Amino acid sequence: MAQKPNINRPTIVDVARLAGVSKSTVARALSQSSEVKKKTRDRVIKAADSVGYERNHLAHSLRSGRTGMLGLVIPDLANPFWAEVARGAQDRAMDEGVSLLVFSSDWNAEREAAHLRALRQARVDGALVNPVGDHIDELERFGMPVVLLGSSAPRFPDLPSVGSDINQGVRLGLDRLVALGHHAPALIVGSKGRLARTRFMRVVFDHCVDRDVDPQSLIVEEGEYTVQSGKKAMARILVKKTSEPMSVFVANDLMALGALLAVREAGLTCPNDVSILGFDGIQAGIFSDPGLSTVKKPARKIGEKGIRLLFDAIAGKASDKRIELACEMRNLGSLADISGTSPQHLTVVG
Amino acid sequence: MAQKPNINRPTIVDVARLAGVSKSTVARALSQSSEVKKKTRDRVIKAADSVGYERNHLAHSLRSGRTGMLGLVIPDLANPFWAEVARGAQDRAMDEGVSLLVFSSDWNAEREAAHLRALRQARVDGALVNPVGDHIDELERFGMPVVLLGSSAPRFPDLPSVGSDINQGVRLGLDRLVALGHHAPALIVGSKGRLARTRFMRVVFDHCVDRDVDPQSLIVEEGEYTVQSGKKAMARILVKKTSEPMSVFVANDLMALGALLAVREAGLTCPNDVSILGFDGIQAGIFSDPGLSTVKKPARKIGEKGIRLLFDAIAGKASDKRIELACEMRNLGSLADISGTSPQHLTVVG
DNA sequence: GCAGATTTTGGGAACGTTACCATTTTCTAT
DNA sequence: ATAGAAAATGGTAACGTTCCCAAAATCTGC
Repeated sequence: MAQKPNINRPTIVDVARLAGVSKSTVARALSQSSEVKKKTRDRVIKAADSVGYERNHLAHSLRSGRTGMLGLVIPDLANPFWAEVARGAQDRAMDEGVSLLVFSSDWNAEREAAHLRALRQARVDGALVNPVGDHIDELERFGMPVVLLGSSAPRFPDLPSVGSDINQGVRLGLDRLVALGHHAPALIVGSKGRLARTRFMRVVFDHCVDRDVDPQSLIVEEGEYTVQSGKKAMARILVKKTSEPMSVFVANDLMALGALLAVREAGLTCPNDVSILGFDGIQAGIFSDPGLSTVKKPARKIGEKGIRLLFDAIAGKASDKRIELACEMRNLGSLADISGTSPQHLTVVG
Repeated sequence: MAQKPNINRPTIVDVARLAGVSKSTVARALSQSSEVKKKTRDRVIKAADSVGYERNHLAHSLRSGRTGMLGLVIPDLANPFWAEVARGAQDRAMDEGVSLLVFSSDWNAEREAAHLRALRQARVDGALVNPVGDHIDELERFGMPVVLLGSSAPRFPDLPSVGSDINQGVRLGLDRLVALGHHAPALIVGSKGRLARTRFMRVVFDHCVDRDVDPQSLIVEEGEYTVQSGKKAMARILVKKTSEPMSVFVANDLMALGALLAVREAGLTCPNDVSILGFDGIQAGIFSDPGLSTVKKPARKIGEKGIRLLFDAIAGKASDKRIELACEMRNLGSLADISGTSPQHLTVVG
């Protein structure tokens, strides 16, 4: 194919010719903050408008070293929680006049690496990443400003990050469970190798110990953060545990909703037979039957704050900030109050 | 600030020096399909690896006229339906090795225009757009390959498009309603000025006429495609219409779920008092109480096919294709069967 | 009206790549 | 061996912008 770069789009030289000035002057006139005579600037702008000039962002970026593009790498755009985070990032990016390259990694380390490579080659100004695995070096020598998304910050001590306050969120959830009489909930967590899993479990265990509950006594099942896997995990729990009423604390809302389906399919009802507590705060939980009680993470704010931090990192200031935003409890119908009944399910250490 | 383009990232010249060849040769060796001696190619690749060379995509794009980036402009990334479409587009884009710039327009024509401008300046190879308003010219003189997303194709006869088959989908829904004895459902549609609204209404009306139902007799309320607005719209309907049982056909699932909430708040139950039929097929509808019966659009496929069409358009072939993908009925619990009761609610024309 | 300071402008060179053309090297057949 | 073709390589000019430095124009105060 013959050469066909830019099908006749007017360039700065065309504008210069029309306005009767040099291209340098046009460049200056068009980039607001330079010293150009008012009169010439007007002339240039008029000329630019008349030919429909639009700055070639590629050339601009190549020369200036700034692309005005940021990368966003999240596990799954179709997951409402991450979609919400992405939306927050988008909004903030739009305010700043930058564009977002968005990728889904599907919790797959290889894909994540490929996306990061693509971002580096596109020479984005920085990236917002929820890291999948613990290929730490990959990220640390990423070679451009990064801000981490989510709770994986501890693994990357040198990088700024923004996520929800897992510690506070989990406590919020456990306190609620305890208040309703559930002292040793079963857990459905992410699968091994996922950073968020470890964090969630450790915090739950710590808080159990605080309340003299033996973490070892808790039933723990794994899922892939999807509805289907949550459903299966719940089914496995129902096989193991026969004593009712019981409760389950699920590490994300999609799995929690899946668990709800499993309970329903087993001929049981929530919350009478099984109480379910989610973690995320996605909208779908509001409509479920019963409504999903959950610990709501400030998803959109995470995205917004992430972009803000990223801008700081790009500007070179305060590059090691770590932000944890508070979660809120959303109480709907999926938790039963069994505080009145005999505490036969209470597992006490010592 | 001093000049700081590319903080010492190795370029093609560095590789050339190291490999002892000219930069032209490096360029050729690295772009697979050219005539280079096997031996030199290996040497070049080794040199490139050893310095950690990564092609500068900006320079490449500037020179070649291809950016390997596509634009995606949808109304709202936080809306599960559109997130799903975006995910489909992402997957397909990844297969082709291109990146996606993703924007949300919030059904705001000005924002949409701003996003389109950004895409043009970024010199993306093409764009996938769900157009908000009918500022037709804006899109037609967009100046680069575009594929439309959604049902607005009729307004832009010259552009290729991919969406769901509204005609078939609406018929699917209405047939189901009729089968259950609902002959004249109320409607909750998008607000004026939104392209999808007109399309949806016209098709509903046409099918009503086919069945000798007077379209004028239908209650029609407006919403903004959000849960809240759907809830309010349903509340307005409940004030107007007192005869039970009744049914409502809602133009998107989020509003339908909102309607569900309104019914619940009014002290009524779905489907006993009010039957609700949605349109979209988002996951949240599966968990609601009752499950939302809805006409499911093939969201992910729309995104995938959209990218495929866009590639065709970029390659210059078959630029006027219009694709409408079939919808499916998802039957859950939100529709009551009243076909046995007396047809007092049936409005017959003539 | 003029020297000197100050704006304002123009002319390149660069950013890192690819495309073209000329040149060199290698291969093939005599 | 050698002419001629074919393959491989090098040199240089783009792509469209910004940045630097020098040149020109304008503005000061006397």
